[in-house]
Amino acid sequence: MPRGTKGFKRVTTVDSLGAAITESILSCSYVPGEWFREEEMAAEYGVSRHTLRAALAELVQQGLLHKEPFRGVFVPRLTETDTNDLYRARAVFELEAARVLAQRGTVGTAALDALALFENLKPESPWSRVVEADTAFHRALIDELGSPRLSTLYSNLLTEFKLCLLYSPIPNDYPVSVIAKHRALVESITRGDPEEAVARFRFHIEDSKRLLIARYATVTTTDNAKGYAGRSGAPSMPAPAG
Amino acid sequence: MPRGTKGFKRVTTVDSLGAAITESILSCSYVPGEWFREEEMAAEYGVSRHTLRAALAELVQQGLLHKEPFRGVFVPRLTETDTNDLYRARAVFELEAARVLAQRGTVGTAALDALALFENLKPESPWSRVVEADTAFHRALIDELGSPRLSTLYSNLLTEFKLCLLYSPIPNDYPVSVIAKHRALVESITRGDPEEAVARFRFHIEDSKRLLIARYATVTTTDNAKGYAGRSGAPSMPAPAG
DNA sequence: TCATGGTGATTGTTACACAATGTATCTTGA
DNA sequence: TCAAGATACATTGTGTAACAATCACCATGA
Repeated sequence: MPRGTKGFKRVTTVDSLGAAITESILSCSYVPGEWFREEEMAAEYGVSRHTLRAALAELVQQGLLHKEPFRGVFVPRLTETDTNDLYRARAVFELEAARVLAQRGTVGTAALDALALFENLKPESPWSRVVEADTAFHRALIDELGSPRLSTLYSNLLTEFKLCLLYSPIPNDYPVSVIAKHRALVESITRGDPEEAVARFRFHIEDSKRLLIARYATVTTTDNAKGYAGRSGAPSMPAPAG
Repeated sequence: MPRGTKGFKRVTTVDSLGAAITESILSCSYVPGEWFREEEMAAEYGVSRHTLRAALAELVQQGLLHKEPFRGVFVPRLTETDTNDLYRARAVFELEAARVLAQRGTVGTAALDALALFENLKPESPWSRVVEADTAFHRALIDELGSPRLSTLYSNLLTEFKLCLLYSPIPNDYPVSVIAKHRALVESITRGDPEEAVARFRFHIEDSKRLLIARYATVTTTDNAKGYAGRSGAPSMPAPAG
């Protein structure tokens, strides 16, 4: 095994464990508000508590999980405030991308590839796949800016945002309508007018936000049968808001 | 001790340790490229290796430290590429702040307070204090946007950026000239013209970047006597770039 | 000179134990 | 009946010790 191999990252247990848990969460294996018992979970994944805690700590910092000292780690219960803030923060990145890419007059190949994947998605694909395809397009736009730090920061936002989408009621026209909107965004960029592209992106973001929040309003409150109540009774779990 | 006290965060050893190490780093107690030996450092701070590793992992995620699997944790050696990227990413946040705050026509009290603190800084204040005062002003501008996530993300950028400033040659006119520039930024916002404010901010950012990089060019390479070489010899430590 | 393998040091991971804290239950008193 | 305090239990936070995995260095030999 060559020692100075460039770009080769040795995988540690913590890293692959973190990836596995992330995968689990983004596959809707858990319910908002659900509580992660360390011992139980460590046994499930066949690792020690220290390793599990290290992996969870990473996900907590990414915003994918919520932690309260001496109480535990929970799947976030994202509120309307969180959704608004996520859109608010995302807008800053996306509008920048719209501006810069419109000046270039192209969205880049990665975004087009992502859009193509989105379009080729089977109708029977699970909801998590749809969400993944949707966000991949937006991620590609930001990556096109060429800034590692902007990409990382945006990626964190997007991870958290996926939770919003994953746990929201699924609209039956979702793939079709969103694909059309994404195509329109691409078009607004290739047209080459930054001002107009920014305006269109701004509208798209506001529109998406409105639709998502409206969908949340259709259900009373997200059910969480497997929530913290499983601990022993049904303690009053204040909804952690970020 | 009341049990349901709102907003009260119980401090854990990991948290306070992380804060202490951050403080140490931002006080220039270490040298770029310096290597943190776990056992030694754990003994210094009087904690176990696990606790130290948890604290370091947090700082690594914030970009304040650099980690390589099975090799250890290092104080980052920020390159010109990193400096450019940090300014690139910061610009996205700062220009957004300029735009929004100019529409409001005010920078907010926190920014004014930060500026006042900067102006009252004693000439004999350590360099780290100057950097702190400088960045506090910018942080206040972003906080004024009222988005928790934007504040958090920008805060991470700023933490990393402080390293750039801390380890750069100190210009003798620093406090005076930068205070003047900050005042000009405030003025451009209170004037109430978003377009102009953005333009001025953009110029300020480009100007700062140019000056900082030029300063770096004056020294050959940052000396790091206490670097990784202390391990046993002087192994070829590839400069970790982010 | 260069590849090869050995050696010591350091990080990654585990197991176990205990302290600190949160939650629920029970007790007490008005 | 109900509020307030004491108690018990479960869980998280931290420490200690040990071992495995890996890295950097060094010696050997062709």
